Order: sequence, then C-alpha cells, then structure tokens
Amino acid sequence: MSTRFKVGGRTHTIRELFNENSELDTCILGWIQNKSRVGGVIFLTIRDGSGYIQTTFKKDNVSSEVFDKVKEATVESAVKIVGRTKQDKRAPGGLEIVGKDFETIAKAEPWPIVKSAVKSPSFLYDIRHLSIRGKKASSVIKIRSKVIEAAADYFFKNGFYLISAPTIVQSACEGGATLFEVNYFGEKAFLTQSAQLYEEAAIAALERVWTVEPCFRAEKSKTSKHLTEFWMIEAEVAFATHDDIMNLEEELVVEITNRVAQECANELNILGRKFKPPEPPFHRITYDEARELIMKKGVYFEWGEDIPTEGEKIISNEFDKPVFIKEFPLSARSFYHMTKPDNDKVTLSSDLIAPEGYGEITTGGQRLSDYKELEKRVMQQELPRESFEWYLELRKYGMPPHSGFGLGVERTVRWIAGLKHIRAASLFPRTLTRLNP
RNA sequence: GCCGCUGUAGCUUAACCCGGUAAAGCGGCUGGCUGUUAACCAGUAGAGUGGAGGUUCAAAUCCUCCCAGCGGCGCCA
Repeated sequence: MSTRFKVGGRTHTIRELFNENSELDTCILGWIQNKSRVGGVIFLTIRDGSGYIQTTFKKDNVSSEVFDKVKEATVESAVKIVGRTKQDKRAPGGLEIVGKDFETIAKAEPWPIVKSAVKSPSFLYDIRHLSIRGKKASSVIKIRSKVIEAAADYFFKNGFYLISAPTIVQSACEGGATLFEVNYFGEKAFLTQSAQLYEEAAIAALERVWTVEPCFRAEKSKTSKHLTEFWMIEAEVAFATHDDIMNLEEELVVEITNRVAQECANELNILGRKFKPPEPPFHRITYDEARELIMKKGVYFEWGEDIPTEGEKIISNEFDKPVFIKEFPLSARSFYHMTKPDNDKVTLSSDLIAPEGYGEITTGGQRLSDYKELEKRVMQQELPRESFEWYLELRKYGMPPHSGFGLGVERTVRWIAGLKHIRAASLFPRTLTRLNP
C-alpha cells in the first residue's frame, strides 16, 4: 500500500509492521479474524488487506472501559486498534500488538462460519460473500491478482497494447449452441465467448495486442474445470506463426509462475501448495503422438475427435511441466484455424496442458488470413454469414499471417494454487447450478 | 443430456439397512479461567428430519413424484 494513501487514522498496514524490526506505536484498522479469552487476557487476530497480526489486551494494562469494549467485540467486526508492537515468541509470526485502546467501527453479528463449515463446500459457496474472508479463499484471490499483474507486466514489456473488446456481440466465435442469449433492444445478441475476432481487427492498427476479459459459455458442463463465466487473457500478434505464438505462451507462463512463486510464497503456503515454476523449454508433441500415447494406456478415441478428459489427464500426468499438444485435426477445431501447407486436415494450433492432472490452460494457433479460404469455411460450417462479414472483410485489406492464443485465468490459478475445483479460483463463481451470490 | 450419491438444530454428523414418535460436537447465550493459536471447564436454549402424496395402529426410517446440491462422464476452454 502506498504511504501517501492513508485512511481512517491508520498509521501502518499489518505488512508494514512485520517489515519494521523495532517496536513502535501504531494504529491499525481491520477485522477480528479470531478471538479467544483466557481470564484477564484477550487475544484478537486482526486481519487487514495486507496480512494478519495478533493483538493482546490485558486487564491489568488497560482501563476497565477499554477491556469491556474488547470483551464485547465479536468476530468479523471492523475495528481500530491502538497499541505498541512487541516481539513475542508465543505470537504467530513472532510479533504482536500490545493493545492500549480499542474501538469497534462496525459490529458483526455471530459469524456463521465455524470450523465444521469447512467440510461443506455448498454451504461455503451459498455464503461466498462472507466466506471469501477466509485465509484460504482470500489467498487464492491474491494469487489470481498476481497472475494478471504478471501477465500485464510481461505484455507491456514486450510492446503489446491492451485493448478491450465488446462483451455483447452478434457473432459466435466458437460453436453457436453454447452462447448466452441477451435481448438487445428487441434484437438477438449474445455474451461473448472470446475477444479473438476483435483482436484480429486490432492488430492491423497496433500489431501486438492483448486483453483480459470475461468470457461466457452456456455449456452444460458439470466438471471441476468449467465455469460459465471465466476470464481469459488473450493475445494476437501480426506476422507471427504458430511456432512464434507457442514461444510467446511459454515465456508468459514462465513469467507468471515465477512471479507467483516469488511474490505469493505466503499465500501458497497458506494453501499448503508446494509449487515449483516450470523451466523452459516446454515439451511439444503432436496430436498424433498424444493419441498414440493415450491409446497405449488403454483409452481409445477416433482420429479427428477432440481428446477425451481421461486422455488429457494421461498427457497431463505424463510430463513434469506444461506440454503443448499441437496440430489438432480441423474437425476438432473452430472455423478460423489455418491448416498445414501440406495437409488440409490438420491445423496449426495447439493446447497447452498443465501438469499434475490439471489439464488444458491455453489454446492458440495461426488464423486463416486468406479471404477465399475463410469464406469457404464459413459456408461449410453454415455460420450466419452476415454476422461474420466484417471479420471476412479484414482479409481484403492487407491481412498478413497472424497468430494468437487465449489463456484461461481461473484454470491457470487452479493449477498454480493446486485447487481441486475451478470455482475456488473465482471470487463469485458462476457454474451450472450457481448464480447467487 | 447421461450415470451415481446426498438432503436431519446456524454448521458437521448420529438414528435409516432390521418403522415405535430425534442424539451429539461445534457455534449461540450465562458464568469461570492472565498466553490463546480449531483453547479449556460448568450450565443453558435451539430441530420434528428438503417438499407433496402414499403404505401402516405408528414414518427421519418403506414406496412414488418433485425440488435442491454434490461427484463424475459427455460436450467444451
């Protein structure tokens, strides 16, 4: 937190107190995370946005008026604490505040989350607006923030412009059946599945663009890796080949994972996650090689089909760091993918598979830049041509070869933080069965 | 869309198979305790078992339908 941005009479954030070595007078603001009383001593664990610190109030050291105020205080009340820091081996982290004055700023009713509640995911998600205050839940959100921060730093360092694409759209990017429909002044519109098509338009102006935006998929997928609303980091680069874009993805993932490992060590620790950032280069295998490997392990699927969940898990567990599966069959991909020069059944595209069974985190590839070929695809797949007219027209006005990718933010967070279910990576997850809170 | 599982106090669970009118821990409240980390000790209030219907002298328990959630598959990112 900036030292120039102080609120409510606070002199330090909790993190700042831990960074100071000397004992000092302080006033902090925060919430009571935990409270326990042993006769004449009351222990409060105070939480602010930067961390946690224990505060002790002793009956002998403060006025009875202050002691009574502390005694009355309830867990999760917002409070102001005045005191002096003191090193003490008995305190978590070795530092505590010896309380002198106390004030409840906003009182909390009895807190509904008791220790037995941690066993009940559906209860915790029913009261997600409260349960996000928990140590684990908030650590995940801090990690997610760092993932996006690291991505932004990487892109800006490399000459990318941040753009924002519309989220209300007329045309589908992927399959048409999985769109959320919205009523746009009596006209049928949809929530976007991807910013990609708009990024392709932007590269002729800006050459390298990136975006981080919500995507919506109305798939009735009831799995631990699907959200109906999720955030995607997408980039598109003019003149880039499919190989170039895999290099970019690899550098980005290395940057993100290193930054999280270094700067969120505490959060990973709270989650009990031992995470080692992957070393480049990542493995790159073809769809055919992946299929052979999967079938050798007893899972059969036809050439041309998308890799089934079980197969993806096999690949994910086979390597100790992320692996690209490249050259997917056209039949398993969207209409805009470029095919290999010597084989029009195979696309220049790839998925990046995270290790440890976490699975796919990105999809990328080279886009069709030729007008006639793209027009043919639109016809073949019976897409509503009117909606794609502008996208086709880009190919009439100097569209060079270009490539791009999308990285699922929550999937990446799920992998790095070691989460069982993707909904934990979202502040307020939207799934097949959850629209509230 | 398919398969499987679950639904009992604010939360977690017991009683369900082999029907006899709900038991406990946590949390709450009251009191005690000068080093708690998911504290401890004593006392106390709190549910009629997701909903509707059926079988029965009797249903949390058996049957039917509905609703909600969970786990997985498919589809997909």
